[in-house]
Amino acid sequence: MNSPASGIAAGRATDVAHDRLVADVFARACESRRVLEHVTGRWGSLALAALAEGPFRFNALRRKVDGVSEKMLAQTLQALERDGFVHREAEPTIPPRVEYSLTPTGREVAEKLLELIGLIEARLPEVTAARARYDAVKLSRG
Amino acid sequence: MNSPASGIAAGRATDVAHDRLVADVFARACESRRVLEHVTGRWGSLALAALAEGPFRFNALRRKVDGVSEKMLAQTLQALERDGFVHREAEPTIPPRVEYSLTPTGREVAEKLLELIGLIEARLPEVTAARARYDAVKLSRG
DNA sequence: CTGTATCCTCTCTGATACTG
DNA sequence: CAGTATCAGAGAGGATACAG
Repeated sequence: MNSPASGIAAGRATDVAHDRLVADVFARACESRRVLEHVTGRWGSLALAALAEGPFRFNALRRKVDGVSEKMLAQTLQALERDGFVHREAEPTIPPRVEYSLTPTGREVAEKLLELIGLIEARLPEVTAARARYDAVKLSRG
Repeated sequence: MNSPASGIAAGRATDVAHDRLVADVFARACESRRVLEHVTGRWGSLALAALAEGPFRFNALRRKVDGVSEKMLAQTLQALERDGFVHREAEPTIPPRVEYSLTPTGREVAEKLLELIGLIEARLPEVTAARARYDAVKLSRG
């Protein structure tokens, strides 16, 4: 990726911030895109939204996020932890007790996410109506 | 999807008063979840964010959203149009000229999305640092 | 130019079983 | 309880060709 305005490229971009390199999700190679995908992914968004309500243990989170499998939840949480959005606190007891919570950055992101989710839930009637209209037209035209 | 107190919109979900169903993304069967997936999907989020800058024609949008294939862009736009977030204006000329723009509801959603994207781009240095830390620990432990 | 149709690949996903 | 490992299917996604 050599495009001019978006140079926070993969791998070696750890601390190159003092010139005018701007993160740009529209650029295929920009890491912000991958981060966005973690945050907005099928389970990532729900996990962050759930954790916004407070810390959760693994299985509690699994019950909260209806439909997620063990595997996907673990995988999702690992990605979010690696990105620094989620903090994982494991007490070395038997049986193990692991608590997940949001980091400060994670909280910021989760709040934006919550606003988005709230908006979508609020606009659900409009969406349903729009779908009905769309499908009706489609049907009448073939 | 009638679980008791969940739902981001709970507490101010007065707009569905004629029945007491509250939209709840955490519920597997709630349609809001599918809408959220369209909006936050890999290409849906980028398409909406791009259209927030103004109307686009198909190929212009395709160039803006770096990396999207014709197929996926068409598919994504159809889903967003059906949900009532995107308006499609086709002039019946030859060659065809089709312009995509946001509906009022779409604009609301896109704005939230833009805030989220802006935040993520701004926090990218923190994320990169967090990743480096995470990977270092992982490596030192096996 | 703006799509649709087809084929093919590869990742994501979920069940299941197993470990500490 | 909190995961990891493995496997098979479903569906996302891309390349290409073609239509209006």
